[in-house]
Amino acid sequence: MTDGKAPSDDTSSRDRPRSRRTRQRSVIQRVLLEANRPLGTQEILEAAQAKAPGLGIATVYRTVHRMVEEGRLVLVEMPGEAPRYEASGKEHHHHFRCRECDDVFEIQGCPPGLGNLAPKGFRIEDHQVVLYGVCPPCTGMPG
Amino acid sequence: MTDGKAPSDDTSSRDRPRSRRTRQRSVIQRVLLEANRPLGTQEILEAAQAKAPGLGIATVYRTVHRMVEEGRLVLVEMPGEAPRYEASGKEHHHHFRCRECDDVFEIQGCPPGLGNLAPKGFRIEDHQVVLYGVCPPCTGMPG
DNA sequence: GGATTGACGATAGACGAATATCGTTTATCA
DNA sequence: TGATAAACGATATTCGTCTATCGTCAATCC
Repeated sequence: MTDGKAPSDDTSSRDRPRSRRTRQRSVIQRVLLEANRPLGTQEILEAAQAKAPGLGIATVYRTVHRMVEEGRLVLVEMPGEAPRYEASGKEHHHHFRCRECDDVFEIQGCPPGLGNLAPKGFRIEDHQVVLYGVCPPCTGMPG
Repeated sequence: MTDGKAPSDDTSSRDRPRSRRTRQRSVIQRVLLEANRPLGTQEILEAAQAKAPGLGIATVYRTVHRMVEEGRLVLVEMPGEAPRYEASGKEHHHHFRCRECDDVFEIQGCPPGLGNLAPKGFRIEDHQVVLYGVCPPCTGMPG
């Protein structure tokens, strides 16, 4: 009876197997939800391994995908770089990428007038703003 | 300025071998310089093959890299996608990506106040705005 | 025209990111 | 506590992009 379709009323009502609470998974979740910036898979791996030695990259991918499906994480893509992930549920915001340390930070606010940029005939549905520069730590300034 | 046949060094004074004018190269250059939008390597290949059957992907990469080095082409990166290339020398602008046909278009203008978005301590040096939506042809409207 | 050699096309290989596989571990619950 | 199977770590495989190689072709110059 492996293909049992028992009416499990879990969070996301898919007929996926019951979820277990493991040390690796909770560590990865904490790393992501406590970071105030988007993290890449390698960053997640390293941060998680500090709390759970031996944790593997496959588990990072598994957990991240699961969290995205569950709606707890959103994909953040920067031009020319591998995907990052950040906690969902935040207000509309954009990102700043430091050219020194390559970290990406959240930037609150949104420039006005974006909807008027495109010429007639273009239907604008979404937008993304990326700022590049140097973050406070890398300029030697206090945060 | 035409490509000088100066004895020793040309515009880019590198000690690279003399450049030859081939059919493939001129076709690729025309494709890129006449397109009013950034093109990816596959797009370039297909457009160039229409004018020069048999043209290979290696030649596309070779020519694109050369043009970037020469400063005639600039790299355009969209989040989560392979690089595109567009003619250099244009005014500051941003890009619009159509979700129907996946084409990328240039958008003139730039939203004001971008420099004020980041909190204190962040040094902003550059920015990139990407608009997403549907382009005129894909909405059925005239271009 | 003939020699030189830059450029070509085809394709194998490199590369980084992501996925699939598989034997082992362990969370869960009767 | 023991049975079950979800989740794990290690790693092979896949995937898309890009580069290197190599024999052939042809732009350029004399």
